[in-house]
Amino acid sequence: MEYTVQKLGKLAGVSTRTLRYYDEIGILKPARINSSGYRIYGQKEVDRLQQILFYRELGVSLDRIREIMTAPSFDGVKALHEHHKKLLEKREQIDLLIANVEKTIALTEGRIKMTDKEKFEGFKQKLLDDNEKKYGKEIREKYGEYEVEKSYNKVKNMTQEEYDAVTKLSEEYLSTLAEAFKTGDPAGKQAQKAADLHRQWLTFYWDSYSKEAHAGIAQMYVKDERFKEYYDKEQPGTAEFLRDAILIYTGMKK
Amino acid sequence: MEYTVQKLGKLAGVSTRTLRYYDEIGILKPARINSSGYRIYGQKEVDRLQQILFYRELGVSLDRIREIMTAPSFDGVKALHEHHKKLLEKREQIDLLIANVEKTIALTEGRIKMTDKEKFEGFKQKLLDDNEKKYGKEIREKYGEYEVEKSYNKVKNMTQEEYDAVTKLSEEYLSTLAEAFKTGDPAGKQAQKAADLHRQWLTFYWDSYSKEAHAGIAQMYVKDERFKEYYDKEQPGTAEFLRDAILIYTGMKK
DNA sequence: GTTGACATTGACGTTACGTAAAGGTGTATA
DNA sequence: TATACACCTTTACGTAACGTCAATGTCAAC
Repeated sequence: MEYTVQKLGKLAGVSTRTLRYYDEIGILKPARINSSGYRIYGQKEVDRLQQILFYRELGVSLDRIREIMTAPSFDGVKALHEHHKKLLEKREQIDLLIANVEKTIALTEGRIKMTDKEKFEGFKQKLLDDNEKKYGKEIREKYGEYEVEKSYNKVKNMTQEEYDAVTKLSEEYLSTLAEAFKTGDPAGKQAQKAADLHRQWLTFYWDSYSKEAHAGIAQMYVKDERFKEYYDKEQPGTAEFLRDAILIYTGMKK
Repeated sequence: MEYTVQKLGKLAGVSTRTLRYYDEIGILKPARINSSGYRIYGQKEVDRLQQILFYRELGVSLDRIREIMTAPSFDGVKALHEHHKKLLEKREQIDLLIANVEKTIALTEGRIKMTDKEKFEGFKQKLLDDNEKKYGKEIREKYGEYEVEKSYNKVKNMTQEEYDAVTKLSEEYLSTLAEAFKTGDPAGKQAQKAADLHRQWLTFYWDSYSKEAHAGIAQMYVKDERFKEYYDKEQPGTAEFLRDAILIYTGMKK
């Protein structure tokens, strides 16, 4: 497929001026110029523009983008993996800002207190790069706490004791599962303990327990995207592992 | 607490130049100037800077920020709620970009195909503001498609027919549920049809069906955050509605 | 009394385009 | 065949939100 400035602009969501500017500074040159002097872009240029836009979205200057992309060592696929990582970081930052604004709202309603420092959490993007680890963990802990608090407010129809019990059980279950996963053996002691804890957790919601339904849930964890994603978030493969453990636990598999 | 330019700058993660500029354009004036001509900021200014940074993060120009914040009708709390909404939208955009980069990586590995249009999904932020609804739905549909596709690749252990059937069933179930929700009556015909479709969907994973387990799942949809979030995304209250419908369907509730 | 980290006000530079202005190209229609 | 209209071109000046000197004053400490 060949594109003129406007067509490519519409496709990518940028102005024709931007494309001309990118040509001018040598960051994205058209594949060829036709007899009337029109810029014509091809497949390679489309892909290159996509790369540029990924960088731009992540706040990289056009100068840096040129440096990066024209370097002989430039590896497009590697760059994509970096984009992926950076985007995940950015999402974390947004999550932080969301938590911040939620907290600030709670502050105006007099429900909580906030230090001045907390009021700017999530804004300092650059710091994230520097002392990433320490700062990262610190905030994740805070955010985690806050999530728990939020969840608590929503499950008012559970009694406090019920809530505490199911929360504790859930935590124990998840940590046991995480450890079991490392052993790699779904028939092992740890994995079977996780399966049992899962059963206990389930029976909090079920009046009657059946092996078939339990095994069905296990299948669902793998086959349904939203479950699988949840379990695989920390350690990919966990959903399958859990399924196997439960299938063994329920006697559906040797 | 009182702050000088540098102290406030460090607190908020902005440069002193930025603070002086904000003073210059009248968007954030210090509480007072001390005898040596130093800018001194107080509590009110801290909060105002936080508001400004929220707007800035969302791409609002400083001119617009001034217009908004100096308007007599300006409501700080309302603004916070808007920030919240916008941040959620931004997160969706980031999610789109993440999906995009994942797809692009898959493309380079030859696992999938991608149209040129798909390559730029998630970049067009501005359009989101203009024709928000139409465009928003369009991409959500696509994103949905992609999720399905992804899921498809992962559920290889299902036969094609099984997969098609369960997908169709799932779609029918969700759309029936959405329509039923609008009627507001969990005992109504539509809602009961949704509950029945849900049962059919479940039995795809379960070998044996029990009313108790079905009712238990329904309870779980409300009590567990990650389920509730999923169902309430489009229309808040859907999780509760579904629970009630299923409880009636299973005869657990009148 | 000098050092060093603060603060101040100009003032010019930079990035990534937006926005005309003045004109050529391609094609459908009156 | 003319003309309307939506494209394209280059040239050039404008702008937003600061960064970056430069020249200078302030304050606490040694």
